Amino acid sequence: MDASDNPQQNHLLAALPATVLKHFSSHLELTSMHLGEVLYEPGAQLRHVYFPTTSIVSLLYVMENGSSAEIAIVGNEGILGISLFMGGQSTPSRAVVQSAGFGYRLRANLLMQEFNKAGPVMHLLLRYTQALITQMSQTAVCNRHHSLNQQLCRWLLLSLDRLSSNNLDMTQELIANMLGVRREGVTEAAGKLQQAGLIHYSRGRITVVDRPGLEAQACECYAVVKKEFDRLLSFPATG
Amino acid sequence: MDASDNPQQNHLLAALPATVLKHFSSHLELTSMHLGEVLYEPGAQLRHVYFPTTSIVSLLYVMENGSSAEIAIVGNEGILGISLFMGGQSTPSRAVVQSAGFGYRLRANLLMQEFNKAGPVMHLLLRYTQALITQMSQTAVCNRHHSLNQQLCRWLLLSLDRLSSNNLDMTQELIANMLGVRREGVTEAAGKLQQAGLIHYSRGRITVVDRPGLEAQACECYAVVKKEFDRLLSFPATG
DNA sequence: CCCTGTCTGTGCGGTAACGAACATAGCGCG
DNA sequence: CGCGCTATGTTCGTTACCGCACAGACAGGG
Repeated sequence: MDASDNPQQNHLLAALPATVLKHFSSHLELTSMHLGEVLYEPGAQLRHVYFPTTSIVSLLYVMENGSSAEIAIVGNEGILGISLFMGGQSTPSRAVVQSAGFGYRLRANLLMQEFNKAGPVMHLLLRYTQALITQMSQTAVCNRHHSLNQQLCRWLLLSLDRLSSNNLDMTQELIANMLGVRREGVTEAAGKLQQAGLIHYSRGRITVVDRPGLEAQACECYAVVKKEFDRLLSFPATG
Repeated sequence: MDASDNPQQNHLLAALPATVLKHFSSHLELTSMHLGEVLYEPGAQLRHVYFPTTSIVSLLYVMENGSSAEIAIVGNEGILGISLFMGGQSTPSRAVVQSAGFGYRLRANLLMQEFNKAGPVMHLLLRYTQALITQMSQTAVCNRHHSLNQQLCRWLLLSLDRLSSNNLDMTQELIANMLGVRREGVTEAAGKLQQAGLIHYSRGRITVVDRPGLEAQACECYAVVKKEFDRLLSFPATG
């Protein structure tokens, strides 16, 4: 786990001023994040924030009837627990590990100490939050107007950007839950993508073969989000 | 315009510390906001923020092909231009006046001066932003899972909460643009609501007759958003 | 090596919303 | 007072996705 024990794998941590990162470093706990693990429940007060490195976490809203929809994806470009510094302490959504891996955990009060200095750390976190807002907005637009095919492409690309490989370990069932659609729909859409030679998958592992091809089939939503992350965080969202 | 010339009609302004409000007061310009007026365009740098009092403004994303979808509604409970203090200066969405009325305009640098003090004003604005995030998230969920009927109810209620009457001046065409659906769909859904005795409408004016009835037909999304606004801002979103 | 569970594929009827075309109806202005 | 514009109503075929049911297929453990 040598290479993976490096906080700078998380782009937000890497973008912190060196002094702050040093100050944090002894408090950053490397944490293994397992598939399906819930980092926080709706309404729950936060004790820690998380900085994913090799994992992906979804912000998911689960409805009364049990069906769900993903609101945003957070990976090595971001942080989980923004409601901490936004002042609400909690959100109505749930944070679920969508792709197993590692991340760093930091006690809430330590982050808040830095945030409250109203310096570069605060501004970085707020810019990240704005990028996240864009992602959420675009999710809303995409849910309204785009086909399952397009959405699947967008989703694959967003997930891929948050890892450092072109493999995703996730079943179609899981993807369906994230997109808030039927599993069969994902099977069909993924089948088309595979036939078109863009991806390859088998039993829970998806490999992207032709990334430009995927981008061509995705709706504009992907590009909008990517561009905004790049603009606001000036490091590429891509691993 | 006597009664309408009172900044405290905007709940966010009203919640400011008295000293700050006093400091702002000579700089708050009462502004008439006309139907369809664009307060800011995607990507445009902000010179002012807006505090609606009797108007409603939609955050709208307009796609390449011209169709659109509303991301959030801002009325007398909020502020337009959060990307200013979030640090991005602009957003990919557009702010369009959805219901004509008044609001106050404040120069960006004046707001930033207060925000940068990292005191109660900043915390208030951030809590508002988190509430707005909830609204956006729930829009995404609603777009995914709920019927046009349910969405129309949610939307009417959200709009109503941001005015001080039970009348809305807007055509079905306009509502369709906001919801990102066909006008005919709105006609049909609104027809059902009228038949059920919940609303009454004619030529661009909608009157809500049975509000509890509307709430009963709305999806859970409305309640989630309302509750979160109340929780985070501790003043009711309702006019 | 088979058995079991998980993952993926497929077919079917049902439905909500779509796109387009067109019909009515109220309002305002000349 | 009627003409024209805007708002609303209605129809029809099409489509994307749903819910359900079930069939194959691959993997790992006993």
